[in-house]
Amino acid sequence: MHGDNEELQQAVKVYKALGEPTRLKVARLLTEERNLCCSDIQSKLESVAGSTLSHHLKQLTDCGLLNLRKEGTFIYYSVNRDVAEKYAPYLLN
Amino acid sequence: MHGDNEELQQAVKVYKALGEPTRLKVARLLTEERNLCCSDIQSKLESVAGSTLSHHLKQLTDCGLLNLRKEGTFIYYSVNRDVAEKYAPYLLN
DNA sequence: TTTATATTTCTAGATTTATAGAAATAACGG
DNA sequence: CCGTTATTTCTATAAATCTAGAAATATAAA
Repeated sequence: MHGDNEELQQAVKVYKALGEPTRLKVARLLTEERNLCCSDIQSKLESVAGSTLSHHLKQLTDCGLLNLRKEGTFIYYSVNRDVAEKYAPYLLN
Repeated sequence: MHGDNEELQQAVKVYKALGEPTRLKVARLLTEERNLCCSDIQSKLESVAGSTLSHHLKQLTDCGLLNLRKEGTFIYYSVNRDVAEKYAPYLLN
């Protein structure tokens, strides 16, 4: 089946995204508090460069785990609950 | 909290283990069919060296996702349902 | 004991990933 | 327009990961 394979590929992406400490922390942060922007997140973590965080957020967004909303120069992130529910409801606890 | 941090570390390990196509396939295989041994699994995948599969199985076992049972020279693997349920119930669908 | 089979460990090469500084882009306020 | 702030892209480097062949280990069977 085609759909099954695509789903498997998304699952791999989601789990790969979550299989890194900083990204998992970011995902957890965003389940507790919605609509944080990049610099909010950065200030809640210890010593992560903005460019590094940007890459992590891109990975979390590309796999569908995070939604973003642009507002001026800010980008607010929040967890896509459907995707989290499907692959890793652990995040929502 | 100490326990929370350990749990987070296990979560990272589990997701890292699942964030690779071959390992995710192995995990899915083992939810459908319990008690497959290394060579059974190898024959159900296309072209994976035994040594490679061994490393993948080690990762899946180390994070707690797989249980193993030795029987002679064979090692039978099965999914640890508690761990799967906690972090990635998607596997059990 | 010898042989065969199942699996792991060792080793090494190729690829991917994480990281951050610097430069670039985008949008706001004065 | 200019300066400031938020974020991304570019670039490079160091570290981790995937892969598989070869050798080693373990168990069973002849």
